[in-house]
Amino acid sequence: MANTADKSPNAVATTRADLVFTDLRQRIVEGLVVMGSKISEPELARHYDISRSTLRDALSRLEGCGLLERKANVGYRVVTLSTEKLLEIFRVRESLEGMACNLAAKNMTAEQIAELKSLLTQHEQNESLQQGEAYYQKEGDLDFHFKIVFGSGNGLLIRLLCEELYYLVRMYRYQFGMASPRAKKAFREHHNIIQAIEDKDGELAEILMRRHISASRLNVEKRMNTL
Amino acid sequence: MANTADKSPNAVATTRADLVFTDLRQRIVEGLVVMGSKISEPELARHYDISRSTLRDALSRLEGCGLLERKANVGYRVVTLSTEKLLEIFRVRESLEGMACNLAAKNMTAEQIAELKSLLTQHEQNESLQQGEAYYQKEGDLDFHFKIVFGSGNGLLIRLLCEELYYLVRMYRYQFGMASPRAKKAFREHHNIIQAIEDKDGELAEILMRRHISASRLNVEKRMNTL
DNA sequence: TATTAAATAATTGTCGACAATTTATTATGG
DNA sequence: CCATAATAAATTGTCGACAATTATTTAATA
Repeated sequence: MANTADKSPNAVATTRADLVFTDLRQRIVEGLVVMGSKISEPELARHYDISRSTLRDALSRLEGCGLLERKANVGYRVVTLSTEKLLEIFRVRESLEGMACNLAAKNMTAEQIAELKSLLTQHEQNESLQQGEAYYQKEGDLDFHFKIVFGSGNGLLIRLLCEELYYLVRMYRYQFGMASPRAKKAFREHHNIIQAIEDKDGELAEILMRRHISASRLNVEKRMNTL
Repeated sequence: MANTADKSPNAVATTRADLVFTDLRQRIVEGLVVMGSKISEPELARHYDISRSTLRDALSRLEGCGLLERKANVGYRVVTLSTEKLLEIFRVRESLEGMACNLAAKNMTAEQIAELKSLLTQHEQNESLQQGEAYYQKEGDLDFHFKIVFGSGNGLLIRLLCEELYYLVRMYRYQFGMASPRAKKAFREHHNIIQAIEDKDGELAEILMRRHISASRLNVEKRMNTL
């Protein structure tokens, strides 16, 4: 229950590079490895007490996740987040999760839907006091989206969203602090999405999800313009 | 004009691993490295006359593109394409390229649109004789989609589609032979999409692109059911 | 002093070797 | 003969060292 996102089969890391990959990913997401900073391979290798080869294995995988960037003969840097990039992510999520929702309406089992419902009400109660911020910070929101993407049954969608984009999203929330005034609204929107899925109305579910994400994007755009 | 897809800045490969990465990618796409086959690191390293470390660097990047799969302590395999996976790709393209089209309608310059138009009429004339198949095989179709995605101006979209998915799409076309009866229709659909983009009607452009891709998917689904 | 050039230091790219694990082969027993 | 266990071979994971490139510092010149 701790971390919402382990790759299904790969939950247990078997190799040293796996360990470092997972640990470093978390540290980047949380900002312990400062964003935009250069990765010193010798230093990091010492820190983990592994060889550079092993470290590089982990680093190249992090690059695949979009958390690191690499330039030949220069090295790796932690990705630099910007408002522009955040907006790009929103657009991609809008289209991808919209599709996921559409497919979820067709493919989710009754059990899965029930799980989703219980997850939402559980979140609603546990955190109705600690307004808003906690919901986003503690990643309850992403749990919800995660389950829907999974429910789509589309392996490629799952890979793109759950194994790549969502880590970037977490990174933003940790470091930019997504304290949004949308918490209450978000709950209601989640409810409506579930309803559409339950009704097997894929088209509506897609529209609702797109609006749901689009609203977050507009929120950021608005805040950006006032700065 | 040879290859439609080099990463903009990285056109020239500077390092040995880059070279191997690019070459191996092409060989996998074309099926010269048989799909589903296991990668023998010692053998491939000998083939390219490089060390395993350098090869592994290339392999891990190929994994990031979704062309290779890796299992700890077992090694890399070329991805195995299936009709199911192809349908998954279509769904993702439908949503992603739909969004790209929407954004392209907002962001493409007059010049870019003119280029797109000339590309299409050029393709139309050059290959109107060599019916259908050539258009898909020679990747004229992907060129068109490529330019639109680029026109969206969304870096993430560009990365996901042009640097990952499109290589898988090419792989399918090379190895499954996408001889479709849709060539004529496809041209008309492309024209309509351009028109919508020119009219700055993002919403319509998105719908048209989604239908365009969806039609290809339905085509595959139909053929699958008759087998 | 500011700018450029040379020399030095540090980092990445590449290599070959060994250890750990998996796969293939052979041996053993029912 | 088949199934299982032990052994051998091959493959991947990991390591440390050297070469090539980049970054930094020092020296030289205007």
